[in-house]
Amino acid sequence: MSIYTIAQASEEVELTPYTLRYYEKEGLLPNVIKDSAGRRKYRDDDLQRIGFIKCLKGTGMSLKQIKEYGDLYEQGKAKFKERNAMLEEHREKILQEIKTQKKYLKMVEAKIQMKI
Amino acid sequence: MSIYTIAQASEEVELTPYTLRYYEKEGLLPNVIKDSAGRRKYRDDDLQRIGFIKCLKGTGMSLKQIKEYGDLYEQGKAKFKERNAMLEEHREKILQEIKTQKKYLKMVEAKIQMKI
DNA sequence: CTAACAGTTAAAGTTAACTCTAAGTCAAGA
DNA sequence: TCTTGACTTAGAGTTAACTTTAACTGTTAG
Repeated sequence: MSIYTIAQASEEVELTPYTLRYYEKEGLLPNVIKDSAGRRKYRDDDLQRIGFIKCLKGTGMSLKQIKEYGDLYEQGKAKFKERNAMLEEHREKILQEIKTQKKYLKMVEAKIQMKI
Repeated sequence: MSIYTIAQASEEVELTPYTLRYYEKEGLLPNVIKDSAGRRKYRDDDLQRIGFIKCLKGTGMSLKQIKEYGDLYEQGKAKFKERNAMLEEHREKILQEIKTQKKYLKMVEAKIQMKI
């Protein structure tokens, strides 16, 4: 399938229809089209975009920053440098976060081993 | 030093005095004592507890669950099993989260490499 | 033809986790 | 003694990210 209703898209990306509409209202999904009755139609492009939004959000980027990134993305190769700079900075943040998670994992494991 | 004012503890654990009072109000720090003038005095025990709270919180546990854990902790070895079960479950969550972070890291890196 | 259904909008409500304000207390230094 | 500064409390305010409500509309099955 390559055209989805909001219910189908919701199922596909594991976000509620409320959330999808909310993301759109916040400007994160500028390319979702509507049919003659005003109903949203999601295409594969849209689902991929949502997938990347989930990736950025899941690694701690705020919706506000995700929107900034998306806005740069919309401006095409003119803003390629800025856009990639954002991603590279974010990459560092993720690496740091993984380190922190590993440290915390060790703390939790130590506590489990304590047996007191 | 082994006794800290709220300002010193705040500095030590990198949380604002507001947050420390808030955690206490929420029951996460049941053992903080006060001097004759009613001012909080943090001991090393308290700082360690805050350190572990930061660990749990930093790995996605809600303050509500952290309080549950702390409440079990207060009940000593009677609740050892339950307490450790919580930690073991949380350990799995952290492991899963690290996996997810690594997957997302790859996605971001792929996007960086795209050069479009 | 009509009832049920899946969608629409604008706007209000919710939740977690702080963060700040206002009014007050207490101890220490000039 | 007076003032300054670091604390105290209860309670209000903030922010992000949803989540729900109310009122409405267009599509589809009987």
